[in-house]
Amino acid sequence: MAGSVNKVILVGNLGRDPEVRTFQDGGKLCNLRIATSESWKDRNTGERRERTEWHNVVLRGDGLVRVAEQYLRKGSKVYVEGQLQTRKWQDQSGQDRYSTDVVVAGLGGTLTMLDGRSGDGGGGGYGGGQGGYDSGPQGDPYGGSQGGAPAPASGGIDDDEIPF
Amino acid sequence: MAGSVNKVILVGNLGRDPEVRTFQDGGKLCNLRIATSESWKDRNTGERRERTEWHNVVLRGDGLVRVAEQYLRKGSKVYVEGQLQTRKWQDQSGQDRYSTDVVVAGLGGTLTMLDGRSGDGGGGGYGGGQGGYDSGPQGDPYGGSQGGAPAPASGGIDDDEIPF
Amino acid sequence: MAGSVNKVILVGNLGRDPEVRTFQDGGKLCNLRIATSESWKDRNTGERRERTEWHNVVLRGDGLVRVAEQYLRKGSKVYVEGQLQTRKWQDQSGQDRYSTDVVVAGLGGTLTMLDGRSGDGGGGGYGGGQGGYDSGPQGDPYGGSQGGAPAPASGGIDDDEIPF
Amino acid sequence: MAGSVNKVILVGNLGRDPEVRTFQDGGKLCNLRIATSESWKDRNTGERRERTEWHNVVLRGDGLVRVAEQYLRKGSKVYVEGQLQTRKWQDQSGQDRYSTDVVVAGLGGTLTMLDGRSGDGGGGGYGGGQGGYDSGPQGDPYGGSQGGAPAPASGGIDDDEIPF
DNA sequence: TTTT
DNA sequence: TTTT
Repeated sequence: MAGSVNKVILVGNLGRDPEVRTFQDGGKLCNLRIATSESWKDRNTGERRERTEWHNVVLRGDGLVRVAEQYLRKGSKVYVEGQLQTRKWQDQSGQDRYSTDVVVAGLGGTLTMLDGRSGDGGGGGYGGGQGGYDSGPQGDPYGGSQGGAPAPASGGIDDDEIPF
Repeated sequence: MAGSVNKVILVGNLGRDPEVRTFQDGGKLCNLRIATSESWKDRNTGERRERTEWHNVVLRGDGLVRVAEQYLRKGSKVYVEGQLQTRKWQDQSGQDRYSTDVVVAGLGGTLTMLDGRSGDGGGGGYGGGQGGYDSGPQGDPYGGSQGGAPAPASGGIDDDEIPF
Repeated sequence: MAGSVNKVILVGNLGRDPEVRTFQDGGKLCNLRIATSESWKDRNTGERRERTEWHNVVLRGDGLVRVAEQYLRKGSKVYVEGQLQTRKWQDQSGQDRYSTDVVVAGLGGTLTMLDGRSGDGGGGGYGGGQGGYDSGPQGDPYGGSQGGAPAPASGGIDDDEIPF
Repeated sequence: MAGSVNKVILVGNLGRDPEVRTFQDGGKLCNLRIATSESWKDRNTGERRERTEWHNVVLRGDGLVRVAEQYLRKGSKVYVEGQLQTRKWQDQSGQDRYSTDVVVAGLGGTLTMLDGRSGDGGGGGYGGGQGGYDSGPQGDPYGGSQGGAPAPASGGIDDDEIPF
């Protein structure tokens, strides 16, 4: 079906360090565990309550994975934009199981760091290592192909694009 | 945790009619099954491929449920804005299972119809039966309390707010 | 500055046909005029009121422009995702003026058709001519480079990617 | 027109302290000046370039304004969700002028602080004053009216909802 | 398992 | 005018 949109936007903190898996062909994938929380006052008791939601985030594409490996740690706060994908798998007893991930792919997905602390207690800080990584940069914001040499319409991820 | 965001935006079509459940206290909940699809050309074979993702969407709040009951049908195209929530439940064998829903709640969530056909093949068209329902209207878009009598800061869902 | 996000999401209808400009180098740009509306009940008078907002949308990138030229017309309903950009210009009297556009760029921006009618009153319908164009496809949704030949990390816009 | 969406999502920093205006009826409005930036490598020269975009953000609703007054300062990083609105006004010579704002309204709009430093060099820090304010909380995330006493479907902004 |  |  054309004419559809599948988009997730999260701002939250990593519950643990990023986990990277490498495939036989050298491709990489990175799993993030991201917490979002909300709090509200119970209308009956008047107590403040809080609920934390945990999200399985999958980064695909070598550039995104490299950024996560280098800059993200348990506790890091990030903005991610991706899409919902539900995977089917079999448990040990052979039963079908389903898991839903937020997939941030090389193109179209976005990962932006919102602090530089990396959750390690050292370094970082306000003027420090803040960084961001947008896997889908919109290129020269001043124009498309007009102006200057014709752009090779590259896209993809370029070492030089690491923005720190 | 303050400082977090958990947002899902979907545009897709209902795979079946909405399913409404009523609770003992009269509260209602509505389940929607929404499909989003994307297609791409396989880089190796050059063939066009397509993948459809199915989303469990839960509408909470009587106003949202009423709109869904009245206006949505299998095939309806909708815009929904909600948040990710993963539920834990036990299967027949007592094993823990998890399911992830897109929850569209009375406040903060949004449901907008993108066609007026309601999947029935009739009507619709540009000037026709388009409808929408925004559970979180921003009130008078021209102002807050300034101008006119002080707004009672209502919010919530009001019969008169059904926008068709 | 790393760590920032500038994103606009619109669902609305074209108030007139797309307007395409071609540059000396062959590059193209397309202007869309998109209306979004909201209605609410006046808290004082109880009357229903409506407000329409008009948005200047600029499509950059030959692929996006081509899709707009071929498929969009006055009345078409679209989903667009882009970013805010304010331009400075001089009026006839030499005074500085500013205009704010929603810029949908080749990478990162998205244009999806939500009807197939193209404003012409014909066709369309549920199983019919719906179309969409996502300038930032996430490639093979089943994987990155893992599986199959290494992906050339193309990106950009490809004639073959026109998804109709 | 029903069936439309007008949404802006920004993550950026305040270029100056919030500016609050109070109306005769006691209503309040707050202006924020928010910067978003992106950087990219020039395809011709290979140089890294950067572009900053400035956004006029208008907070409406006493709760949102109060939070901005108390917690935001020049330099604060925030997430805002609002809608585009273009205002018409007359300059000194009586000519029509237009300005486009991102309006964050009491319901439907969101303001979330992403740091606690408030740009003042004092206090805050990692474990400190982080805060957030969501003007459109989804209430009890575990349910609607089901469970417990019937919810008064309040909405609006409640002193007790200040989430710090 | 994060964060406040 | 912010931030990196």
